[in-house]
Amino acid sequence: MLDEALTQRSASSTAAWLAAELRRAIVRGELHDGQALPQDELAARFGVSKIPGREALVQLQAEGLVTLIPHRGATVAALSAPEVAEIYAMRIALETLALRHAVTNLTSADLVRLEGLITIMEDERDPLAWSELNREFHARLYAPCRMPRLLDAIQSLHVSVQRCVVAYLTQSNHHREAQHQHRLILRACRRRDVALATRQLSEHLQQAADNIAKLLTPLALKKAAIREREEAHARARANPYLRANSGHRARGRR
Amino acid sequence: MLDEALTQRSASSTAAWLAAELRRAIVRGELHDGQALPQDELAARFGVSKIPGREALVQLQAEGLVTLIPHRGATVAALSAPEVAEIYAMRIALETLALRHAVTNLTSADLVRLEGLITIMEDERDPLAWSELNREFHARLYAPCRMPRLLDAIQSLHVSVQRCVVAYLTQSNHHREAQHQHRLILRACRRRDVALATRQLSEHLQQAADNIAKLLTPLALKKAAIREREEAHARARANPYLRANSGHRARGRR
DNA sequence: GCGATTCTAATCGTATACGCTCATTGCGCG
DNA sequence: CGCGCAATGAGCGTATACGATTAGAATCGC
Repeated sequence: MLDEALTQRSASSTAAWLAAELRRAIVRGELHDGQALPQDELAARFGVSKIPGREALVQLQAEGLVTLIPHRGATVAALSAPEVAEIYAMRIALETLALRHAVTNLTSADLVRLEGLITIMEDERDPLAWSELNREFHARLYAPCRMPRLLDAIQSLHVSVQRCVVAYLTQSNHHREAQHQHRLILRACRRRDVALATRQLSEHLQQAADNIAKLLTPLALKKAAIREREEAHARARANPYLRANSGHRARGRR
Repeated sequence: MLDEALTQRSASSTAAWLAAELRRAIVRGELHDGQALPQDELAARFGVSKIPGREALVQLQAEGLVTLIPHRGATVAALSAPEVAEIYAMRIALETLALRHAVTNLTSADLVRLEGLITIMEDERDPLAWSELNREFHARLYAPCRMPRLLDAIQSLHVSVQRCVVAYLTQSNHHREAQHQHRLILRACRRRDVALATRQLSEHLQQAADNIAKLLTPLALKKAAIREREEAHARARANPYLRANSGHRARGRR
């Protein structure tokens, strides 16, 4: 429970560290969509002042993970079905571009490493961990394109939808199919067949997008219902987004 | 000279307003590449405190306009030739995507408006103003795709390279060619020929990229030389990026 | 004379404190 | 009884002040 506080504050600035922590929490689903993120809570939670918290939020807003409305606070950005489709469309456009430039530069060492990643992923059962490995696989696949801004943009998009991927993997195990598609992409890369590799990457991503979209529509409705119910109790609770902070405050009244 | 201070602080937050001002200044070329942006100077210049300045810088960093190194301050992001090429590659990928989705939704009113923009651009001689109109043309062309994140990303990329476009237009008048290409794209859109429209858009952007690249390599060398010379005088001047703030500080020592 | 080291100054990063905006609750009016 | 408006309160945004870190310069030792 204190792991956030104990985490190596390796990032040079507190703001960057906070941003990383919040990013992780959002991706892990610990903060659900639409969740309010009061600055005071953040400050108190992480034992710092508001300023670095504000900067972290600005940074995350740029990544599209939080919505920041002036004078009305920050909320975890909610992803609608069309938005997910949009992000995947952008991912296809950018990742095929990256792959196109990367295929030429992929060394045999890179290929071995990627193969190794697939093997590791084979045994990974935890959706969150698998999704992290998946992100790493894609990142390493594109890295040789030598386009830092492009890689950053791809990374950002990936993080934006990672929550959905995790939620999706949690119930329906897409692992099998994804593993197979990863192998196909890798094989095409090994043969330096750019056209084939990019086509298979497109199909891979498009399929993921379709599956998540199918999941998202009913899920959104369900979440809305939960939200409805929770908001009724919201006022009674002290810390909105923290799990069991020993809610021994504001209990009385009765 | 006080126009920044007089500008309607329409943006709800001071940080957003500052970011907009700085963005404009960078695009206009008033702040050259690699220029240091000390927080205190910013605060004094705009008559505010450091905090909104910091947030503005964080925001601009996210847009790729400034580089922000912890404990070492902010500098205007320098664009190398490969970076420009990279950004244009991303633009082609994303803008063709946007156009593909927009062509279907383009109304006749949109087409009329776009035609009007081209006409206005015909008579515009000022490179900066033309570049703004150019940005608007592209933005309006893609707007009907109904993908807000994609449009934001495109806008951000466009702003990133706008400085180069302005610098390019200033000496070599690319207007003619661009105007022609815009008309071709628009004609294809009118015929709902998605393939043709996207292809011509690609060529349009690729050509711009090539031209800027040709310009940039010698320009970079020249700028480096200027930088070299300026840095020799840098210590004597009080305000690095402000013109004539009566530098009467730290003169002595002799 | 040259290099490593310590000292200093400048600047960044963060904490505390205050003014202001916006949402909500209670009241009065139609 | 429902709707619009004013007062209250919580939370955001910004200014001031201080501690921390880094780059540069003078000094000391070799």
